[in-house]
Amino acid sequence: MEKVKHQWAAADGGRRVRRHDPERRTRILDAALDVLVTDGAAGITHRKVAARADVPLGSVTYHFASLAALQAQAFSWYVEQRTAEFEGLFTAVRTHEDLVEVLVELVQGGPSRRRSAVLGFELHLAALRDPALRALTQKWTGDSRAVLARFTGPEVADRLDALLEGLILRALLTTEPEPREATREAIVRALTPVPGRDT
Amino acid sequence: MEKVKHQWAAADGGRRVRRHDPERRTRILDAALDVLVTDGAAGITHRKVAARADVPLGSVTYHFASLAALQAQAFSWYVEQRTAEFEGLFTAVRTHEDLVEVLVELVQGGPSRRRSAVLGFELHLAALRDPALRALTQKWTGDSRAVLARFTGPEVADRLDALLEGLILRALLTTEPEPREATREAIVRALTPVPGRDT
Amino acid sequence: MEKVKHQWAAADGGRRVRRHDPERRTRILDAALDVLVTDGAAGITHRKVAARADVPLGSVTYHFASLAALQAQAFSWYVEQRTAEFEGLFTAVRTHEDLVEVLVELVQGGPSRRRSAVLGFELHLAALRDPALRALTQKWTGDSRAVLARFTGPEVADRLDALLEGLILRALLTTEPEPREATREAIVRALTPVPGRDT
Amino acid sequence: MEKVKHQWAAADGGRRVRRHDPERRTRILDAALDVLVTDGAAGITHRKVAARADVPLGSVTYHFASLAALQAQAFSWYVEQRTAEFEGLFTAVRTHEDLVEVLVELVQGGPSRRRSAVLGFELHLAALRDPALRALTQKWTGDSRAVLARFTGPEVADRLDALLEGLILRALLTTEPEPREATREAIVRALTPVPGRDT
DNA sequence: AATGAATGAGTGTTCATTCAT
DNA sequence: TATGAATGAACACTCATTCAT
Repeated sequence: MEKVKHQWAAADGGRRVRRHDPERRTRILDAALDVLVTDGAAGITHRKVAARADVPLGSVTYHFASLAALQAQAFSWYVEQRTAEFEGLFTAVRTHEDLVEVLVELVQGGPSRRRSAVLGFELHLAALRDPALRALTQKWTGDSRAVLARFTGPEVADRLDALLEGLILRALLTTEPEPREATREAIVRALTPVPGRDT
Repeated sequence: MEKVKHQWAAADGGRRVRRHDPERRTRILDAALDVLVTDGAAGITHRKVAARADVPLGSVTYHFASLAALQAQAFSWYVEQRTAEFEGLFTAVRTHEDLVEVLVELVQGGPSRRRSAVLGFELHLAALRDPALRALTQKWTGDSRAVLARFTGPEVADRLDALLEGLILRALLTTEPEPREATREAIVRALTPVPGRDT
Repeated sequence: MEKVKHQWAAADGGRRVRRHDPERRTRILDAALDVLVTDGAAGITHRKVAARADVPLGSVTYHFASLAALQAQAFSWYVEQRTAEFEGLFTAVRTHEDLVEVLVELVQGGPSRRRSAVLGFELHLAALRDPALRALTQKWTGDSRAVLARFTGPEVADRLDALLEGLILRALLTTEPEPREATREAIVRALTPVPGRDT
Repeated sequence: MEKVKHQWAAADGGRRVRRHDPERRTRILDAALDVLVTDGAAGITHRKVAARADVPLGSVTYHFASLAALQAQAFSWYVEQRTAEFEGLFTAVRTHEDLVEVLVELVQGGPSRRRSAVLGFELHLAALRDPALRALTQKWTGDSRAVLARFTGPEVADRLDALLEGLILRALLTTEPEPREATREAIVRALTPVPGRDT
């Protein structure tokens, strides 16, 4: 029954500070995403999130009406961040070769992108059964494809997007990563327009 | 609140009969897959599986040492079936055009393949956190790629497999299905060998 | 089949009131000891303890991390009480005859000491398999012997303590209680120092 | 779900032999005692006993009407063995010094007597709540005291028996065993008759 | 506004016992 | 005679949620 003391308890001589904590909501959302990465949708609980955010249990239920609502807002927050990040990747793209390079890096990103990728698939699967989340994924994939389409046109963007999804899932699951060259080749193929059909 | 009576209870005047039921293990596995489709790996419980299989709760725990073991064996059973089905799709393929047609159908398969696709992604996501399941997915994708490689060579099979995965995931999630022609085009692109590199 | 209503339920027209109940933890510990007396370490369950303490099941699991932890803390609480009681017995001892009288009373204490004796042996047996409990029994017997040693010296205290344990166990199990005189004689024998060896 | 194969299965090409096995009942009883030593009365189950005896689960329920019956018969079997063993200890006793030596050895017996001692206390505690077992313990302690009384007379036997019980319990629980000399001294004290009162 | 004690519903799992074979 | 599949009742434990403070 020993309780973990919160970080500021000691600095305050044991009396609980009720500091205004505008970051708290966001910290809880990030903690929820962390739990989703670690334990999946099956494993998220108020208690784990509270512990991860270093926040009292009541604080989680106070800020979020239900666990489902917390999860939905966490995913929403994730999409917001990832969309911005995704857009950012393409700001420096000038040439076709730049584009390929960015996409290869997106797939091969390694551990640094693992969290992001896992959350993406977690969201996809959750959206399969939750219409509210499906609206989120629809907008997300729409936005992503729009970004790609600026460089490739809509038809190519569609198939490219699907390919990237497949490549990222593979990269996540495999023990022996695919050679960078193979990834590049797959992307180049998808980028090649069909003469007279793709724009 | 009425409990569903078991199938043989009525025929026996209400007294519970224990029937010799050699198919029971398989029926439980199928029920587990049904639950996985409906509620996901996050939502599977012994009780749901038992209800679905029309079997007492104790029967599920008797036949499977743990819920994780049940899930693993259910996924294994699913992969077995799906691998056979996958192989079967290609027995009639003679020409390049046949191959494209089969792959397009695989992606566009519609509701009939929905169950299969959902289970596939559930397995992928579960494998992310369970090494035993990861071994299963490794073998599965390896087998799938080997089948494809008989027609395309290994390099093309690899990228084709990733693309198919992405296309199927997209088909599962979208509300407005992609036109058949776009799917075909994406597949054709992936199939096209790079001159002088792909076999 | 009527469920026992909790004490405050009636006073509230049937709606469950959550009462501030700072004694609850201790009441649960006492209830756990009651159950240990009645059913033994083999028979203790969360449900029995909850019923005995007149608290909901969830309250027991809320306050104690596990049944083993509950049992350990209950035993610890018991030892604390019993040690104090044991010390108290000797405050009025002035003469050797007083000492004998107190010890005889300790053994022959009758039903009033039955609860205490049963718990003592339950603890001893449980400690046989649980190192945490063994630490508790070590300290307990150490303290008891120290109290005795104030009157007898350490060597005599040791054998006296063992004898008392045996006598109490016998008193607990027998249907025909030993005559007071026999108990006294046994104690007197143990108290008699060996010339030139015991202090 | 892998089942452990029984010992004779292999030697028989996989077909189950239904050999007449008159030792089986006894083997089950010994296994039950083993489980009682290891896990206590709280931990005995049909399955553990069956595994320990290397016998199918059904065999245990077939030979014993209930778990309580199995336990009772196991304890009965234990008392039978231990009584014989106890008697045996004294056959070679000629002098007072022999007697003391045998009793000291009984207490200090070490690991070899641990099983026996644990079972004894387990039985005592079980008898506290089960009248059928209490009959058994009554007879057992009666017999033990009668054996002792042949050397000491009844009064001394009584207090000696209690002391031995206490010493054995102590020896079981302590981490640092009592010096042999202290044990001897305690026993000698109990043996010393009170002039003019003990026979 | 914020918290954590509280609790009922539900989870995975174990198991004594029954009984068809 | 012997077995192991079968099952209902119980278990320890978790947790979303509520709400007094």
